Amino acid sequence: MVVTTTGQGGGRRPPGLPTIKDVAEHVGVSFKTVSRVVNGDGKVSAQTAQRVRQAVEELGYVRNESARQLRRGRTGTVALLVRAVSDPFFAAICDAAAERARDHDLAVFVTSTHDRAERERELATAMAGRRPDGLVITPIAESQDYLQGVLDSGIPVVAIDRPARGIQVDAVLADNAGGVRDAVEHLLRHGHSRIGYLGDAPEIFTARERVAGFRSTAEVHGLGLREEEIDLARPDDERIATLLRRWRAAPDPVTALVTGNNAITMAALRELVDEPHPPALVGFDDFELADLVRPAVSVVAQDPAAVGRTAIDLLVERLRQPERPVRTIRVQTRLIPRGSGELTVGQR
Amino acid sequence: MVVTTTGQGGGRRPPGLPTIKDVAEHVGVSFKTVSRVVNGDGKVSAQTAQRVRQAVEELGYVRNESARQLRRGRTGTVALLVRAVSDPFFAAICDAAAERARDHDLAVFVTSTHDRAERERELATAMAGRRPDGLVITPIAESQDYLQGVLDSGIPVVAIDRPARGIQVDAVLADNAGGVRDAVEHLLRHGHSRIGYLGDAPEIFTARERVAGFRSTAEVHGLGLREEEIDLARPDDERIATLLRRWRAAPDPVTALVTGNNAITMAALRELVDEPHPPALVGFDDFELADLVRPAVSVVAQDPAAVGRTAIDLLVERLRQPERPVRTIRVQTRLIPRGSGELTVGQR
DNA sequence: CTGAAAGCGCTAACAT
DNA sequence: ATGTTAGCGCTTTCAG
Repeated sequence: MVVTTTGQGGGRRPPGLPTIKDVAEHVGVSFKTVSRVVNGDGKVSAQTAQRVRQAVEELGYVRNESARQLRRGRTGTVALLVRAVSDPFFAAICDAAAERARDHDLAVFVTSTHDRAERERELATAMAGRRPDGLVITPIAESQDYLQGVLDSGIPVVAIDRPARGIQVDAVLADNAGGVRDAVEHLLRHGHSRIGYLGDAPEIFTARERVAGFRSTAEVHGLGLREEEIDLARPDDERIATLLRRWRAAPDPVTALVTGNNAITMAALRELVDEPHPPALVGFDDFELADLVRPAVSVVAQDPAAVGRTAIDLLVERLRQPERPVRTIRVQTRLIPRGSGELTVGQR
Repeated sequence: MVVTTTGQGGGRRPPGLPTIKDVAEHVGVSFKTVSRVVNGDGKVSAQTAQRVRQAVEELGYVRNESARQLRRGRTGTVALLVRAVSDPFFAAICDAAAERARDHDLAVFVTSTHDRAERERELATAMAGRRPDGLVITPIAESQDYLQGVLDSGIPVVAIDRPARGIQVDAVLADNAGGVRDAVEHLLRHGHSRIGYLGDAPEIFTARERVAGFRSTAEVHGLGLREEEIDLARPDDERIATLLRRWRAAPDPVTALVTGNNAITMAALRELVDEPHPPALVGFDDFELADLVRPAVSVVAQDPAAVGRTAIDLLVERLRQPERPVRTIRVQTRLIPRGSGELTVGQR
C-alpha cells in the first residue's frame, strides 16, 4: 500500500544545517561568541547570550560534532561490539551500558559481530576510525592483538563476556564455573546424583569455564561422572533431541540435566516439554517466559545489566588513570529455582 | 574477584593514532598520495601504492572519520532511534537495518528512547549533530516538527512502527488492522463468536489501529460486541488477571481472546497458563518460546526484519531522489496457528 | 602520476 | 566581555 503526497523538505537543494558562522551573522557577533554560548563557556554577557540562543533556536543550529571532535581530540563516544543486539543478553548489556555512559556524558555506538571473527576486526577498525574514547568488545577472534595500536594510541579497551587474547585489557566476565556449581549443588540437594551436562562447543571460552565448573563440582561431591553424559557441541535441536532420548533410555538414566546456555536450554525444552515425567533441568542464562513453561524452568541467571554498567565503569576509570593495573571483574550469577530443578528422583 | 597485572598500552602518554601525514613521512611521499591510496583514487603507481599500504599496516593507520566527514559533507551513517534495543521487535529491526545499510556502505547508529518523548527529541538532535545521511525514528512525541530544520537541510527522515506527525516523511508501518482481522477470522473459523479484546492504551497509534481492526472485523461478521469486553490500557499483569477472571466468570463468557501486543499476551498467559480449559488466544506479535508454552500460542507475527530493511531502502531511495513523493509502506503480518487459537468452543 | 594550497566547522590560545 | 588567529586531519580543486 502506497500513499502518495508531496516530497519532503519543501524541495530545496541540500543547503546543509546552519553553522556557528550563520548564527553569528544573524546576531551580529563574532562566531567565537556563539561558540562560547553554545558551550556555556561563561564570559558572555547575559544579553548577548540570550540573543544568540534565540538565533540558535530560530535557525535550528545543531553543533557539527565532526568538526568539534576533530578540534578537541575527543569524541565523547564509546564503541560497543556485541554478538548481536537481537540476543537478549547482549541487548540488555547495550541498554545498561548506554544508560551508564550517559551519566558520564558519553554516547554508546553499538555494532553486532554475529560471532564472525573477521567482522570483529573489520568493525573494531571501522569504529577506531571514529576515534571513540573507548572500545568495549566481545572477543571472538583468536587474538585481539590487532588492537594493540589502538590501545597504544590511548583508546582503552574493555572485553566483556570473554577475555581478550594477545592484549592486556580490563575485562568483565560472568562467574561461569560458580554458576554451574550452584546449579549442580541445587540438584544434589534435591536428591539427584545422576546429572547430565549439555554444553556448547569447547572452542568457546564460556563453554569451557562452565563445563569445568560442572566437573569440579561433581568431583568435590564425589559424583561418578560418565563422559558420555557430558556433551559439548554447537547447539542443534536435532542432535540434542537424539542425545536426550538415548540418555533417558539408558538402564540407569540421568535424572537431571544442566544446560550450558540459552540455545541449548531451548533445544532441551523442545524435546522435553511434552514429557509426562521430564528430568530435572537447570539452564544457564535466564530467559523471558521461563516461568510460563511447565514445569517452570529453573535457571542460573546472569546479570547483563551489571556487565554493561561495569564495562563502562572500567572504561571511565581507565580514562582517568591510564596506568592502573589491568583488572578482570567477575559478575556473580544467581540461581533462580522455578520448579524444573526441584523435580526429585522419586517423582519420576 | 580482581586479577592484577600491568597497565594497558605500555604506559605511554596518549600519542593519538597516526595520521595521513605520519604515513606520508614514513614512506617519503606527499600526504595527498597517501590519501589517494587509502581511498583507492587510482592515479597512483602500483609501486608507491604498495609502499603506502605497507606503511599503513606498520603504523596501524586508521582514517580519522571526523576529519573526513567534515571535509566531505557526508558521513556514511544512518541514525536509528528505537524504543529499546532490549525489545526483541526493535532488536530485530536494528540488526536487519544494519545489515541492509552495509550493502549501501552505511553504518547504523542505534539509540533507545525508552518511549520518552523528551528523550526522542534530545536524542534526535544529538544524532543530527553527528550529521547522519539519514534518520530513522520511532515517533513517540506528539509531533516531530522539531525535525523540520533537519529535513530542510537535506537529511531525510523515515518513521517506523508509527507515523510521524507535523512533518511529511516516508514511513514503514505494520498492517495492524489486517493482522487483527486475520486473528479474529481465524477464531471465527474455529467456532468462536464471543471474543474479547485486550489492547494497549488508545494514545498509542498501533493500539488504535489494532482495536479498529477488531471492531470492523466484528462488524463485518455481524458479531455483537460488548464494550465491556474490549479493554484498552497500558499492560499491567494485575489488572489483566482481574479482568480475565471477571470476563470468564460472566454468565455467557468469552471463549476466545485477542491480545494487542506482546506484553499483554504475556500478562494474559500468566493468568491462563495453569487453567485446565483456557479460552482460545491469539496474540499480536510473535515471541520466542510461543511454541513451548502449552497450549502453544497462536500469533499474528510481524516482520521486524522487513521493517528494518524497508526503512533503509526508503532512506536510500530518497537520498537518490529527494523530490520523490512521500510514501507509507505497510508491512504485512502473518498468522501463525500453534494451537491456542484453535481451541474450539466445544473443547471448553 | 604526483604535489601544493585551500578550507570544511569548530575550539584553544592569545589578544583586545 | 568579545574578537582574531591558527590548526585539528582530511578531501577537493587546481597545478605541475
